Amino acid sequence: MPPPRKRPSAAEKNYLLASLSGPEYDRIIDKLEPISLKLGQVMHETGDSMEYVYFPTTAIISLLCIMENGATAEIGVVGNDGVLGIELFMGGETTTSRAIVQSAGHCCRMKAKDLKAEFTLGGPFQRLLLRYTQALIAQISQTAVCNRLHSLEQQLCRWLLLSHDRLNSDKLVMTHDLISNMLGVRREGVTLAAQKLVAKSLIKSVRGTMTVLDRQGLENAVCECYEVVNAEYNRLLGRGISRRYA
Amino acid sequence: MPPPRKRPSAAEKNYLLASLSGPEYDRIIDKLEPISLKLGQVMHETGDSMEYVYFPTTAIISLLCIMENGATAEIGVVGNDGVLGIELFMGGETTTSRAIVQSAGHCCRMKAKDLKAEFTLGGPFQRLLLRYTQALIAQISQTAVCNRLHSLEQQLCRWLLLSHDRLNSDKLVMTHDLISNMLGVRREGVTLAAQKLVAKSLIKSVRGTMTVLDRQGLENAVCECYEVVNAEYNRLLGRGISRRYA
DNA sequence: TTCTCTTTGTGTGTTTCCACACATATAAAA
DNA sequence: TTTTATATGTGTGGAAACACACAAAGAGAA
Repeated sequence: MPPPRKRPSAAEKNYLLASLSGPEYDRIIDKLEPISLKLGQVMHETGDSMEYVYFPTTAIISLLCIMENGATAEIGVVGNDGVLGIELFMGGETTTSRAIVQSAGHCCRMKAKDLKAEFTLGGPFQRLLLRYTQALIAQISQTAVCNRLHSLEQQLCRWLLLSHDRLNSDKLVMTHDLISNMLGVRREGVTLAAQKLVAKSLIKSVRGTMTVLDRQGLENAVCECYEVVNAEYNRLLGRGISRRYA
Repeated sequence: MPPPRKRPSAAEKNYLLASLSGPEYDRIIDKLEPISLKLGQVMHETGDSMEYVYFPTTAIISLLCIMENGATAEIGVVGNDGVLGIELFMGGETTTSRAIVQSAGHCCRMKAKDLKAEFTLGGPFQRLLLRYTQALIAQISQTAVCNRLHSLEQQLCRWLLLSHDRLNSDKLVMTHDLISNMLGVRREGVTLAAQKLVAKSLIKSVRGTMTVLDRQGLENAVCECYEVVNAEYNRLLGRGISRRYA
């Protein structure tokens, strides 16, 4: 009787990988390769096709749309809840967005060819990836609505909570300028909104880092968009990303 | 030798159905049922699961997100370029959005069970639906960015062009109030924006209808978002929705 | 015609965010 | 330490869209 296969703990930190089992799990784990990602690293530009898909374990990756004049806005975020590179199994090969590392950390990557081969088998992995894609659609949709209807302060809360959910720390290494690129607003606007949250003792904001002081307070201040997306991830993937579900 | 199968002309008006061929085409066509949709008809509410998927031929369907306070905003639109009900093959069964008929017309519907059976075969139809889903993601993403970065006047242009592309007529039956629900703004805002377009002789706006007078002018006035989405549909589905590609 | 309902037009004042300019503070490098 | 680069704070003025209130103009029904 062979010894039980040791499940590599790194891959387990990604919820999609963690929900695999059986021979499918064995096949996929064999194809994974750990890799570190640096803050600001560009995973792909608009129109690039990728050689790998990435399953973040501790890194966070932002999906951004870039306008002709250089303005940017985030449409979604991928952390240990998901996978970067859905366009590879959706058939389009490329996307209209840029993917950039928002928080340095680790991930597992897998060759595009291997992913497609496994996807084509049509098993649980395919169904998992498709349900994840639907969850991502929900996130992008809610971002669209939130951009239209909610205040910058509310959106900053949402962005902080999204990041907090995908990190082990309360300390987010992130400048106001970077956040402004994600939210598609001016840097000064982020400074003002952050000051309001500081005044309410929800966060601390010092040069280059923002620290979550009162998570419950942030959840009270955020718009409903945050919870809508969490509930949908929970429903589709059996587990929310919010720390409240952890 | 049997007579060649007559291809029903109605189904051909939907680009997805029109791109099918061979035995797959025969199987799918057999499962389709024509149906008329009325303006304002709700196809599904948030969280509803549907019995059918719908391939519009002349109707246009809006996908809306609804907030707790009743505010609404459109995240995407489905016309003869696509299909309503991706959640059925993506595996989630339901979505966080409401689908409502924005322009009365016809479509072909197919039982969810039949669609899933065909999708599970993993053939060209599956690949087509997944590529369509990716195109829809591009549309939703661009809506998110457009909501953040562009003026109401530009967004109204975009909305008019999106509708114009999916209709045979230059006359759009649509009140300012309805458009304001789609764009997630006030009715007065739409009136003001429409007046600016009227002043430029791009459209005519009279009680309950807006008429496109100068399509090229609208294309000059619209933000880049319109073309980005068109190009992506063209790339993924072999054909843009814009009348310019027709 | 007259009445009623819906749709559109308009005005006032407020809020939010933008654009630009520049001062200050912190961290790291020389 | 001094210098330099980066990050944040602040002020003024402007533009866009909001909230609310109400007037005017179709369109259809009685």
